[in-house]
Amino acid sequence: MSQQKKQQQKKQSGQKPKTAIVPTRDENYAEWYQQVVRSADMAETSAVRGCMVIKPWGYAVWENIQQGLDGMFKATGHQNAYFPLFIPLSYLEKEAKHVDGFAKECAVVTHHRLEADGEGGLKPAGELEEPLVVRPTSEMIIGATFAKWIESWRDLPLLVNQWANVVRWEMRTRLFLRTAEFLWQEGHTAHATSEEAIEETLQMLEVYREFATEWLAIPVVTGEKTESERFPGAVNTYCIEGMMQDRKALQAGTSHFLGQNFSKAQDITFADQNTEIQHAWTTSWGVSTRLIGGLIMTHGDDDGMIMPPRVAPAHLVILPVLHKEETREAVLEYCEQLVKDLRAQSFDGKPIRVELDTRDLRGGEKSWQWIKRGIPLRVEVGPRDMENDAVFMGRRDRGHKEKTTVQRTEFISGIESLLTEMQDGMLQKARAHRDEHTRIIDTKEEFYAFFTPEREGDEQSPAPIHGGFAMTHFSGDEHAEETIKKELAVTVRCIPTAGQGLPGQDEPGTCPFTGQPSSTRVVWAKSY
RNA sequence: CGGGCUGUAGCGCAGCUUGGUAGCGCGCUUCACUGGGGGUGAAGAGGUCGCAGGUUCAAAUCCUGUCAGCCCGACCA
Repeated sequence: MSQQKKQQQKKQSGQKPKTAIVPTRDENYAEWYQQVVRSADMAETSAVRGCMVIKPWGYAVWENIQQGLDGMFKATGHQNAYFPLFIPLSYLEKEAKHVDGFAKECAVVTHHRLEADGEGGLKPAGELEEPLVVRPTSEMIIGATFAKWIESWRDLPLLVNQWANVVRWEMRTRLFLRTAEFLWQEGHTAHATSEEAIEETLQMLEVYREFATEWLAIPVVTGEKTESERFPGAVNTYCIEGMMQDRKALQAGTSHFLGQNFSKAQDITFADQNTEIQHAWTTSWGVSTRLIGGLIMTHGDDDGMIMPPRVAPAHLVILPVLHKEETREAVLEYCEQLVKDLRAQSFDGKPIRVELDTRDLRGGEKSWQWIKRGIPLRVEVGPRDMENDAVFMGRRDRGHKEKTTVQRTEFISGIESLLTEMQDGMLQKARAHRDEHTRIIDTKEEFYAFFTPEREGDEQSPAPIHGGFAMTHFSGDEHAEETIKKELAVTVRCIPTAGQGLPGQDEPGTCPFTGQPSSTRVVWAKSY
């Protein structure tokens, strides 16, 4: 088809500009998300139900997340260690609420060997005396280990983290957001006093808030979970909640004050200064590969992924224009020098990450691949630019046609501030979106209207994006919470920490659902 | 785990009702022409129709089972 015909067709079929991702966010958000994951080359489904393959471009994001968080954990005095994948069944039985929470989604290993079944296949043999559970989380096995490590008040606090995979046999899975196996970190600490453990819990919550905001450019609300949303076995669960572009909430990290529940179940005791035996106070906290899903849903647009520079696998790609044989070598040489010069610059205290894409592909196609992957900057260098000692640059946070010529030296020296500007811009944009859809609500009617779509959806055209964060007073009545969950699929995402600048948060008032007095507003939303 | 839908080439799909051993678009390979935003033309490669049974002379097509994916529900830190 000729260019002209194509143009014509576009005009006839209309109005709607061509996007790299079909459908667009407005048309079908859930489908858009899946297409972005695929088009950005971040992950794919595997032969194993509910499990994903994380591809290099997606895994590199995880590595950057790991690196950033790990530094923050170390800076707050934690050390990494590794605990077994398998947990004896009997360990899991020790904390009643904990079992209730996880029993329905555990993978269980019952055999340790395979043997021929006589029909050309294999069957499990060598039944284990005690089944092993593949860890859905490690409180029990780490607790059992802590019990051995801790004897005296001098052994406290004990501050440990592990980077690991966990398995939860989920019935409904979505790449990055909820998979049967996922990667995460889980911090586990033990303290001599309740106060100290609570302080630790809140400190790590703050680490998560800072990381989400400063690194991922995802603005989050911090707060405490209501009882119905609490981690099984915890005394208090705190969380960070982000708002995605479809205005649903994503729980992006949790930090739990476990009281003495787990230390009693696992007998984590120490002799205090008065030689009295006491149970330790423990905490646990974690974030997972779900953060990558959060990145996509916070920043992606109808042309694909947009990577915040601080966690982007690469900051920029250089696309040499290599059409004419005569100039080919000179252009390549010029590009290679540019790569060197850029790598000598730094952003975020580390060398600039540069890709030079010399693949023999047509320019437009190559360019679009990088757009879909969300690389912050695309730089084209051809004979013309070389002559002018300049580069032709496109930013992922601007329209794909909006490109500018920049002098080479200026580009190199300005790269750090440019990336910083983009990182800041992404946070501001996400924050503006969240604030725009955060509403103070004081009546039940208004609340129901807020969370009711204009029309019902079906598979072809889902209900339009609606709702957001509703800030209402709440008396904490569990029955009212349950009813709202049933009728609207809306839950209390958290009771926000004071002083976050959330609208109307800290004035006392009346709960619109029960008429009871309430001291603070809570955040309601639909959630992932 | 319940209800619905879907599995046909790398991706997206048609064919299935009315059985007769596969087709389209994109992508891929090669060549030529092109070339600063998803090219043009020509010639090719690629599929035991998710898997396993059954019915039949004959199954992508009909039946049963099973696995996987999507949506809704239940469930879920």
